[in-house]
Amino acid sequence: MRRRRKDARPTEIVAAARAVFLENGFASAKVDEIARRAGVSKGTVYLYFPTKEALFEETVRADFLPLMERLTTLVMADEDMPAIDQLRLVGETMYREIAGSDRRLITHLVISEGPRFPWLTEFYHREIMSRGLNLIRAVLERGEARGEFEAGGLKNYPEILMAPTIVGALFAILFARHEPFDMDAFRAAHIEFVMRALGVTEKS
Amino acid sequence: MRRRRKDARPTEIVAAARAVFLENGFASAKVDEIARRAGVSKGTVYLYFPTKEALFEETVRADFLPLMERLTTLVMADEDMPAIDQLRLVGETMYREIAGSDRRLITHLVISEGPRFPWLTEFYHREIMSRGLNLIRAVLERGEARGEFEAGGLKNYPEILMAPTIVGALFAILFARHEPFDMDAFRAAHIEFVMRALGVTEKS
Amino acid sequence: MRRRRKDARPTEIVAAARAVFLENGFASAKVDEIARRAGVSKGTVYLYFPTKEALFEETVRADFLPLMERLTTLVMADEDMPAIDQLRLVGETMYREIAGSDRRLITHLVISEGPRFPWLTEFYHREIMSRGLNLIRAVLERGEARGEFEAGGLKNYPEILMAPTIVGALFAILFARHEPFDMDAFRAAHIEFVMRALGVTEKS
Amino acid sequence: MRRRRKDARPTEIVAAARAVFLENGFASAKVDEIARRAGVSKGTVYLYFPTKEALFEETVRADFLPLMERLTTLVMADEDMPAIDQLRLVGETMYREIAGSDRRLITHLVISEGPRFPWLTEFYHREIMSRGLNLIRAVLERGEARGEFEAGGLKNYPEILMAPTIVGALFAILFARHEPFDMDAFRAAHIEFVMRALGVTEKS
DNA sequence: AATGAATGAGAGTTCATTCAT
DNA sequence: GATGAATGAACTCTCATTCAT
Repeated sequence: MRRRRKDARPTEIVAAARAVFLENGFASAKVDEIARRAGVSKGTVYLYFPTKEALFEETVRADFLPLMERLTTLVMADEDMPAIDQLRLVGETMYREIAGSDRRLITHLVISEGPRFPWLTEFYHREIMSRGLNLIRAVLERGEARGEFEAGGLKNYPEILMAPTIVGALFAILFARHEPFDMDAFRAAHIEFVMRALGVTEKS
Repeated sequence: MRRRRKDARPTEIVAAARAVFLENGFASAKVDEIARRAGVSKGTVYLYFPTKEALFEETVRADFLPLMERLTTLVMADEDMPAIDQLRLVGETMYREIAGSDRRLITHLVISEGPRFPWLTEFYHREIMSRGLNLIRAVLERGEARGEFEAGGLKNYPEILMAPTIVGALFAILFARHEPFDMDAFRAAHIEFVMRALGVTEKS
Repeated sequence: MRRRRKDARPTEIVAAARAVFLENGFASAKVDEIARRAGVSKGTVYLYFPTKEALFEETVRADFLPLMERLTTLVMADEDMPAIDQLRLVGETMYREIAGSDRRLITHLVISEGPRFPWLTEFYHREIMSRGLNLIRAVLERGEARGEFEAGGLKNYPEILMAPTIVGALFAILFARHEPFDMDAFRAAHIEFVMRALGVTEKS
Repeated sequence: MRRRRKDARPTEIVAAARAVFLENGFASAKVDEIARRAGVSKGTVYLYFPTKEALFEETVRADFLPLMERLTTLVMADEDMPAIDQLRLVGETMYREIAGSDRRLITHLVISEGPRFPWLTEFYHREIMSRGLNLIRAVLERGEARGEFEAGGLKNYPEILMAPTIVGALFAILFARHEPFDMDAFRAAHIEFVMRALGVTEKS
């Protein structure tokens, strides 16, 4: 049973760290509090992670990677689906998995701490952002190849399609206190807007 | 001239604080360095501002307000201009004044520190965001009224139009280290995209 | 064989501790590393020794005693040898066994840690130093009795004869990094010097 | 008066640090206690010295340099003095200034901490030891040139002459607790011994 | 007997804030 | 008004020691 704990410890600590980092950012997060929430002593945290920053790195890594797997798998599952539906699926998935869940705090964390942690932006850029953008780009090219729509300059800047999702996530974090933010309505308006730009008539 | 110095002190301190806060964020900014850059002693900073946070508040306030004035004035100057040109003007102004200048760091600062400083988001939301969104909304309504285009759901969420500008600003900060980011090309792609969505044929 | 291991444990731990203490001194020696080098777990160390200090004490004790036995036996073996040759033998033995081997680190350890551990100096003084000094004193008295030389004040302070050996050991530890130290030449100069002081003509 | 304090602070802190380092060695010395003894807060120590090690370095430096100046000046003052008297003067000065005063603790400190601080041995070797040895060597050569005595191999290893002084300093620190140590008698025996080795008849 | 995960007191260092000058 | 020396609470990280397994 001691052994069982040992295996679980890193995961428990990372889970506690995740919560604390998301709430406070790196600098304001206290190792003491992470330990407390993980139900261990401060020393134990350092038994598994050499520094606060290493713990931060693990936390980020543990959170991101599964996310991207899920996203890619989901979208690429059905090869016969029209590109426009894939695009809608990407959008809906991003809203559900990121902007609409507490995982939007990770996006916020990366944006906040990025300038102070080059490895963080490097990692996020390589593992998440590039892959997400490539996914959208692939869908756009497939749509053009199938004659579904004209993507034009968007193929070079898929960021433009993704941008409202990110901004939605940020606004929900920042301004929900001061004005209710209806993520579903926002998502609908975003998708309608994209459809119009691609010259696709909305069905229902 | 002694008097001149004295009157200028708070402004000089705020200017120094601005630079330091933008470079480091709130927590990592050292009062020592602000004082040094302002050419005064640390004690003098506390003579004019009771706490580091109060200084931060003043800094933010001093930076935001002029920005919005300029933006509104500029766009509303020519009442006869077609709405679509006004919209383009808003976009270009935002890219030039925010995303394309070091003022994008302010956006980053607000996003980063917002969760820890409710007054910051409250202020930003009230003074900047609402007014910016209202400005866009007004232009959209004017365009519809003049029969230039159909704005549809965008009128409820002008954020969607603005989002790529914000994301462009953030990407330039976060990822420029790892991959070159061409803000001009990005802006062009963004505007082209909006024009297509509004059913407006691009001229040149 | 299980039993063999068990009996050997304390000895193995002490051997590992010796190396670690000599390399790092008491304060900087980590119990973790001692355990690792002994090939046991940290808990096991505490099974045999109640504290780090107790382990240190055992380590010192185990190292010193055999040393003195050897020295005394060697010198006293030949009762017919001229005192001057015995003296030379003592000197050569001390250089070979202490200053010239890694055992000089023990001398360094005792000097370094002595002030913080009264038992250490007490033990060293009683078991090693007194006996070593008495040995030299006995040889000096024998030499005078046999009319070989005049020892004079040296009989009260045999430390003076021994001092260069100790200093040689220390210099080799401290300054070898910055300037090569030729222990053999140093020993020769030392012995020559002693011979001259005792009025003995060097043979070869 | 505030200003007066400021100028004196580093000196006061170094003086407190000296005492604490000499009593405890580097590792066991607490910055807290140094601050307390200097009558300041812990933060103040760090106002003047960036790290504990830097403070240690300053402490050592402040203690050594004046010492060597004094020694050299003293011995070289009288150019007409016989070399043998200069030698006696060097010896007496070293006993009075080092072995016989609390400054012997510095010697102990250098020996103890040297292995862990290469800069310390490097500094001590360059600034103190080499100069001290060169001083003795110069005196020996002068004595030979004037036909006062034959120095022989000693010229290569003046350490041998100096060794008993160092050992006397160490013994006084280590063993005085267990057996009274008469430094004056020890010095006399040492000097007598050297004189005999150099073939000089002691006067009284 | 042996393990090694866990502890927590205590170390060095930082920095917003105060206040005598 | 202005200074900048001084403070001390708070933080990260270390390691001898304990104890459930």
